Amino acid sequence: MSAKLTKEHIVDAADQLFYEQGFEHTSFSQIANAVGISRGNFYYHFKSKDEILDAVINLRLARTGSMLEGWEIEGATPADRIRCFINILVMNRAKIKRFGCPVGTLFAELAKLDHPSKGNANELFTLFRKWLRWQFEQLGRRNDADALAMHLLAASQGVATLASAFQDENFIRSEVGRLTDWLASIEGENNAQQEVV
Amino acid sequence: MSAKLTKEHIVDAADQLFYEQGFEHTSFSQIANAVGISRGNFYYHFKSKDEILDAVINLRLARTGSMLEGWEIEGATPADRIRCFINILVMNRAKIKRFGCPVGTLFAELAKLDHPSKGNANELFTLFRKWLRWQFEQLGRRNDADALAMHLLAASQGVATLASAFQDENFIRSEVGRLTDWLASIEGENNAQQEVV
DNA sequence: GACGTGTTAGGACGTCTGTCCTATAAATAT
DNA sequence: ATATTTATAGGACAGACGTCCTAACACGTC
Repeated sequence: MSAKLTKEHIVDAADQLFYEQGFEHTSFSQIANAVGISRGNFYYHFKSKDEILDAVINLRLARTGSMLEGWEIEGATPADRIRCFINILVMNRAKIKRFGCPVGTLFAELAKLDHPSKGNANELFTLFRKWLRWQFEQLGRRNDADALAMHLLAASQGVATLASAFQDENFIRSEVGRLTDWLASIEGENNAQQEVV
Repeated sequence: MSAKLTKEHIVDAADQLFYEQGFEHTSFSQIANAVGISRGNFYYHFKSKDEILDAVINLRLARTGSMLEGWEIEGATPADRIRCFINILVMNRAKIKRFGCPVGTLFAELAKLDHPSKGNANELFTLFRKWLRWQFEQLGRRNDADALAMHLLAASQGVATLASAFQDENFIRSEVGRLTDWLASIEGENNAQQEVV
């Protein structure tokens, strides 16, 4: 098999296992097993486990990036685009219930390990933060766009954590409802303000 | 030294290390080092690492319980007591920034490990949830007390996660401000309603 | 002072981990 | 067809882990 394909398979399998079991708890043998290669073959593709982690984070960054780009096309208004973000909680509710948010849980683990790639993992949060900030700015909230972005990010993190803790998908639905209302109220405020001006 | 004291020291040290480094990443040697006993002595007090984990969870449950009882005395009104809960985010902001929320991060780790004690760890969440529900009921929100409790729990989890991710204590302060306003609005609504009735 | 119980230190054991080497197999180029 | 690069398998290696055994120490009681 071509080296590139094998490498992609390894990163794909590691991505999934890191999400489901955590980084540290996932062993080379498990990844090798999932891919269907021998443990010894790893060193040809990655020099260390940390290199795999970096590759996984880069993969997630790339995928997140194109997802955000997709929303940019999909959503007609900034509010629509932000709703895309809110709705991933519902879309991924089954996995979130089982394994939590992939961004939040990975960062939390690396933070406890004080792992060198902690900063890279944080870029995932930053990606969302900047994108959301941009949407809120376009919505006309230039002064507090970043605060709103952070607030929404925090809300989604909290929802994911508790949905996982209490194994409760309905909680995701009701909190997504709350967030949607919250967004609508911001949208309304802003339109009203624009009418005045 | 008496067995009881040593046992308490072990659980205390493990409690701290589990919080700072995570359960799996903390080794017997590290705990032994922190307590100042030999690694071999462990087996006399605990038969396994999982037994230490259970002891740590029970310790946290007991401490949380008495903290909640304290708030019951400290806070004159239900809203005051809920404010006590909200304010722990500010009180513990330095540690939260570094290690996240002790309840949320422990649960997240055990969930990924699919550890038998996952349920016990969840009891910590349940303790807060029931207490908050009771406060909201006393505040007059009998119909949606549990939903409000869950919402507040989720909010605090989200704040802790992002404060840790972005190393931002100010974010804790501003979100605590939001939550306090939110609580005040609930309080106001309810008083208004009572006046009508 | 001897005894027996409670407590501790030190180390052995098997297992698993990530890392790394080497010989072989497959694929490509000449 | 042969030579060269690319990719893989299998296993060796040292270190760390949780577990568990055993000998020795501390201490209150007879």
